[in-house]
Amino acid sequence: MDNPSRIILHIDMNSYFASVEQQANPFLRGKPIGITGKNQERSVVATASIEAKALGVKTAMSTWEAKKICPSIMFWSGDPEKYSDIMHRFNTIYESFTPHVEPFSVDESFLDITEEAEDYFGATCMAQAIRSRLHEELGERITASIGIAPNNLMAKLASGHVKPNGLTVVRPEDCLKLLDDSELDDLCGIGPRIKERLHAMGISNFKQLREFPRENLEHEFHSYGTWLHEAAWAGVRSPVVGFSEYKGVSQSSKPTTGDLTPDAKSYGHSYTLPENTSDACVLKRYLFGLADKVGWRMRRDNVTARRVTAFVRFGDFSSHGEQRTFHEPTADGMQLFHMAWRILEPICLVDVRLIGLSASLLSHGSTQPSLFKKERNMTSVLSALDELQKRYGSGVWKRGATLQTEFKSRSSGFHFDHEV
DNA sequence: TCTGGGGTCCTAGGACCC
DNA sequence: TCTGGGGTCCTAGGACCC
Repeated sequence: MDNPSRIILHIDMNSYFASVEQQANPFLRGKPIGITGKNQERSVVATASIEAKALGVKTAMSTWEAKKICPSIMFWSGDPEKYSDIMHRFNTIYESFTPHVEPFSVDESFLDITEEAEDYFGATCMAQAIRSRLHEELGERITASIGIAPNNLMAKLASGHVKPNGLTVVRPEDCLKLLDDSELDDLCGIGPRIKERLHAMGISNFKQLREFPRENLEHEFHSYGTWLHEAAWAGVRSPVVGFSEYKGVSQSSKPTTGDLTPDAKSYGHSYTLPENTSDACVLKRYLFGLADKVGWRMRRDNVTARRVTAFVRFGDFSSHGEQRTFHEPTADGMQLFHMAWRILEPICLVDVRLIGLSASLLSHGSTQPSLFKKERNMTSVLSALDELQKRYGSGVWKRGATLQTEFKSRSSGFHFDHEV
């Protein structure tokens, strides 16, 4: 058996974004609300409040559909930075219980409490203590579902078993039963495509997956087939790891004290336009704004990127994206923009719905000072603006070129310069 | 007048170098 | 004239997660 002594706790905040807003704003409490992107009319529900879920609203449902199902729903544009800040607060709480904290997403963490809890009774007591601390420090609206199991994969499956505010304990001998009571896509790592392919192979539950020859799974899914086989056995036969560990994104080997944010692999932003457009000037303006946001986050984290990926989604929901790698790394929004526009410009940009870019191949440290005075000047201007942004928050400054009025006054053609 | 926005990793083919 | 192998980088595309 896979290290049977491990005890993993998975904590998943319930309706997290919505709960945060309801905690902050008493007017929203007890009401069906949906947290959305910026353009509420063209967005989806990122998180539905517990009240909205009870009325049939589901995550990722379009706002249009949510409104049809639940006419009283109120939409609220989300504030990712706020949610991220609060994530740090609850991870700090977890760290007062164990140093082995592995943040999994903005509202989920794994805790290895093997040493601290000793057994499953101790683990249950610890889970209840953590829940009390969350209530005390973050307010009673923010609740969590907790799963306790011998590995990450089962702990996550367990936490999803009872929502909201559930506590599910799955001892090693109960893991297979938990799997047999679950749907294939309840498991983190099996999405709709894989489920469909498994169905086509005659596999529709974990019992069938367990009994399916491992070699055949590997033939069909390569290394992922090995993982599927091990997952179906819940680590009883051979070691199994959580999907995130399998995918190599585990942070468990890294110290989690101090900086809870794992090293990012990419920084990106995208934006669904208020209405589809074929106007290159409009697209350029949005792209520049997005590039600036990416650049700002990278400079804040002292990283530079060598690769830029630019992408668009068209009105028919087809999309196009390309990436390009550059010799000189950068964290300057202007350069990121130019790289991204070089990628998009040759494409027939007609009826564009969404535009975005992402920067990757990151390295730590800022770029070398430029040999050119103009660029050095620009670097110092950016530093000053970054300082302003740190002090007064995002949106304290904008490039002239990203302002709509600029475009109206420059109808003869689009023009960027280095003034801000 | 349907479908956001932030990420992660894997696979596979081609180019290129030694 | 035949045909290598290993390694790395780049790019596209397809999955998955929240």
